[in-house]
Amino acid sequence: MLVFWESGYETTSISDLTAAMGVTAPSIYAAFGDKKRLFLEALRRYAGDPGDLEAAFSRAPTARDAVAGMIENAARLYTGDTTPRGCLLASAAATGSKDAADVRHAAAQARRAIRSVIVSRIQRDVDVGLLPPETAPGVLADLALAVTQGMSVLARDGADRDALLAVARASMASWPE
Amino acid sequence: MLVFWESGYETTSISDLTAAMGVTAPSIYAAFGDKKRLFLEALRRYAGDPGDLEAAFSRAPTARDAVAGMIENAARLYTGDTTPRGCLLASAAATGSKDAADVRHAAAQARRAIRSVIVSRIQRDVDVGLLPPETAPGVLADLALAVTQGMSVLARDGADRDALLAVARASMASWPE
DNA sequence: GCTCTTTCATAACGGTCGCTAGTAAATCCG
DNA sequence: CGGATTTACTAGCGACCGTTATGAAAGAGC
Repeated sequence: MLVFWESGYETTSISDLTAAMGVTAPSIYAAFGDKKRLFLEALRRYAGDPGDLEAAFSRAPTARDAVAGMIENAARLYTGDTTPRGCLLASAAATGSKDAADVRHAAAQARRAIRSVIVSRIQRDVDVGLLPPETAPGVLADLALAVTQGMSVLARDGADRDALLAVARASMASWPE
Repeated sequence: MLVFWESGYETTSISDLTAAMGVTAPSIYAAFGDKKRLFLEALRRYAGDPGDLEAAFSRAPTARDAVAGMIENAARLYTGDTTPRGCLLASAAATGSKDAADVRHAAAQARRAIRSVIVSRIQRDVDVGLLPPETAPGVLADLALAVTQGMSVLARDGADRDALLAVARASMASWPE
């Protein structure tokens, strides 16, 4: 997972993986089938249980708190000492050849799942009157996702944790009170 | 440029390029040297003249107008009918092998150049009193950059032009009046 | 103790990668 | 018109890609 995170899906070779895992190629193929399934496994491990995100969003007092927490967590995740910079979901399958279209599709689906959790949580606050009725949940969710994925680029370009946290907080100023 | 835009730097092969350009490999090598220099040329063509951006920023009545215009232009660029989805600068060298580190560096430098134009323009408005003195130009610039690069992911995931423009406008709500 | 299954590595497969030597046609210049 | 230069091709280079057939070593069950 760390190697894919650092170097991307297609641009990571099997020998990169064998070197990092300390096993030889046949062991990888016996355990995971092929490179694609190994990556999808790494992607699942990176994204975590979707239910956990939903639970965290449900637990938060407001949609605003939930989204702010998610973006700040991302800021910290992208600047960890023991992990590569940026976001695996944002960078590992950003582009690629036709062969890897299904892998990009899987990453896109993971992002859509996150978006859908955000939208639902915002809608809940709108329904309850915590957010004004003219609020557009889809736009706020898209904005949150764009900031999150965009911070990955900043992190890869060398922005430090404080810079990312400042961006995270500034981005929340877009929200209605 | 379009092929790199669509498929990324390392994940675009020379034969992809020959097919798109209608010439054979030796012609490419005679004209551009190697794949890396061809990509850097495409990158320069994509990014355009840095002076143009600076001029546009200088021409705008306020920093806020300048940044809003940049982000909305990006939203339109990422959803063009005749070009690939998203941003070449954001996606073509998001990750990659050690061999391509200098290409990623070139993309990062292009982003830093844009950031620096934004920062300067904001600082100008702060100096003149159009923006409050406690404004942090670096944070606003980072946010603008993150939204811009993040919109590339949304565009690749299928978001349409209106959705991106809505994100662009929503992101500007972070700015002080 | 002796099979039997599992675990892992060596070695190699066909294919594609980025790149280039060598050559034939086209174009330019005197 | 004729020699020099450019332009573009065919063919093929070594290296590495993802993947797998084969076989040795190690633990499990009788």
